[in-house]
Amino acid sequence: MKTKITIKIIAKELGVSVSTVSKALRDSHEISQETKDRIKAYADYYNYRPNNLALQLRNQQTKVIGIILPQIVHHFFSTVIKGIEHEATERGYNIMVCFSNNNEAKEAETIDVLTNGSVDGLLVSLAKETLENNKFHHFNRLIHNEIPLVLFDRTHNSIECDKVIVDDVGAGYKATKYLLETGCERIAIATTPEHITVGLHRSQGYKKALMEVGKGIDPRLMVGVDESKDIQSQIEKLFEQNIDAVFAVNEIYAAIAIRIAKEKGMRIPEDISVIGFTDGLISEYSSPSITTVVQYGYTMGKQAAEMLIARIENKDDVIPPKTKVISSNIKVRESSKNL
Amino acid sequence: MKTKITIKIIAKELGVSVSTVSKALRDSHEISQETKDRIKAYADYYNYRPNNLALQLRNQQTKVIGIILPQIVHHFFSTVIKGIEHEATERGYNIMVCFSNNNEAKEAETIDVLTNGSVDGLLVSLAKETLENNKFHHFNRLIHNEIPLVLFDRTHNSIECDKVIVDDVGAGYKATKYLLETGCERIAIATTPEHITVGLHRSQGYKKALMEVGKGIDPRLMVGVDESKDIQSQIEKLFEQNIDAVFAVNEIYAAIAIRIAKEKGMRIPEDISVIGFTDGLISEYSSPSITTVVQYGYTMGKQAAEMLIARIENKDDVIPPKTKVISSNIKVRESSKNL
DNA sequence: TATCAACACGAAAACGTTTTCGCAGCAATG
DNA sequence: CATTGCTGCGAAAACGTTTTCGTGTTGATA
Repeated sequence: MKTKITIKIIAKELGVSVSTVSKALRDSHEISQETKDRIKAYADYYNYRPNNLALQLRNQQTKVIGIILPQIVHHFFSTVIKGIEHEATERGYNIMVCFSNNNEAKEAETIDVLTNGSVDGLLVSLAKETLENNKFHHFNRLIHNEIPLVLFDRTHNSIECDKVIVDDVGAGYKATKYLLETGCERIAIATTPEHITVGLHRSQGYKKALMEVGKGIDPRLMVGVDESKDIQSQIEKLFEQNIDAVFAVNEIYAAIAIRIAKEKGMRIPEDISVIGFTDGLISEYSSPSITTVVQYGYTMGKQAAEMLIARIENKDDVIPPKTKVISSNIKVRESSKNL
Repeated sequence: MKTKITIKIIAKELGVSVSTVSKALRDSHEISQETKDRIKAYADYYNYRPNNLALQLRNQQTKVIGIILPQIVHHFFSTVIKGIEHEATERGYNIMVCFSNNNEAKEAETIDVLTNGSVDGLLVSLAKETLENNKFHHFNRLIHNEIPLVLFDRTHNSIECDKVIVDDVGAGYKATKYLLETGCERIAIATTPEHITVGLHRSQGYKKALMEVGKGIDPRLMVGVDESKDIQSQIEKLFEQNIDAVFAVNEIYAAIAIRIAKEKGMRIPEDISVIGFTDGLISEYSSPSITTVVQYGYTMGKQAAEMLIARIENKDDVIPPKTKVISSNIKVRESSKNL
């Protein structure tokens, strides 16, 4: 790398002091117009740009937001990043993206590295392992050190900080209710094991909707998919019951349900309705296209960034942690009946 | 934010000099065991961590790789990021992700900001606008300043730097050849306008395969989809011809082709074969699942990162720019006949 | 002519590190 | 006793900025 031009170099070349150059470039009144012109011309000619590191060290701020995600190859997180980036750029921040790979140790280490001066604040969606182990040591230290932190999507109550979450119970409720209203009677659900909060909450919404109309909960209509085993055969079990709808807590389970229905010669949506989750591309482009609960990843990212930047820029104020809830809506497509 | 503990503070508290503390923490032989123990104990107790900014300024390196993408909500780029991140983490680097939104001005500005000390090198996939306008000023300045740069996926010949690309011509050829070998006679192609290089190259491969078996190129079997208009109706035109296969240069065009075929009552793959591009989720989970040319986004990211880090860590060596070509393979699924 | 403000600039500290060099104290050697 | 060498530590520079404070020169005013 060629040595970049610095204030020092300009000063030496022009026979003035470093401070004069700095002031001239910032158009200080302390410097005569003549000197300013001379310095600016020189700086322009050599395309001078102040060194970020030096500024960051001096100002004790980086204008960088750290993001820690469980994974990225996931349409939802991509949209979240997009939302964060948009807000961040608008407010003059850059983003630094890291992945925990759902691994608690890597999550902790990443936090450690980033918070030693590399970022002004952190946006985190918790690693699966962290949630399973219920260990939040690394986050509590963050909070103790008063480093701005906003949790989104995968959060946990015992961490006291700002949060942005989707109303998963409400979303599960909406989805189930929609199926009921379009005439479905025996609604199965393909969900996750209980320690995955999102799946748990969506199931709770499902149960709530069923109870409300006086239907009982039939455990044979529920499966908590263990992704370490074959997914299709687990969901297939639901079809042994006499069902006319499947509520899948994510897009992939929905696509698999459709495949199974087709294989069994069932017509969609006449014989069976399928509703999925997230606004990924699968739902939109598969045929039949899949009715889904759309998740506003972009909105979530944008709001999380907004909250974080507010914290960063008002560090002295003591404001109790807030939680923002993003609600979701049903996007009706071909895999379900219309109202 | 609580004031973090620094070497200075430790020095003052323990009544030694700053240099002694620094040396003690790095286990220098110049410091007596006794003093070292005292300092280390104190540092441990207060959980001392060196400040990254200070280190970066001093060492004139950030251990950060900048990535500039045209967009992110795209399965392929997600996998590329994943690949980059993996290699980077392994080599002790962090990644800073930015988006050009396919906008030349934003691309240029981002480059400007990042290269003023924020990153050690840059990984870029060119913005659409930059390619259309053929303006590479900002990149030439980068090269002139000898800032490590690797271009991937969307590149251009007139920028002289390391590159990682996929063999699009070869991929288009393979796909077409595969269709021919499974007995297809009249193969249509849904591609992009010519200024999108990837589409252009894949079309070239398509033509090459057809020529090789003595078939002519029928322009009625080709459409360069203009995404600003309705996509489906453009692809539908192909079906006015008597075709028995569609080669789509991306996953979405493939999904749309399947939808059209279904609407027309054609059986897949008996009446018509469809082959797509990229290894996104749509192809895998739609039914029928779509045969695709899989693109190794992860590999591409990993190799690009590898090349960049090599440049960063051997700045003095003058090595001529290299181009790595990632080849792709056909992943046969349900939308095409078997060999 | 002495005083004072205004003007134009420079010196130095600060941000948090690492590293080179110098030096004091002490023991060993001749 | 004088020299040498070693041990253990501190001062200071360096990375590139910004900002506070000080200072010399000029011109105007009393």
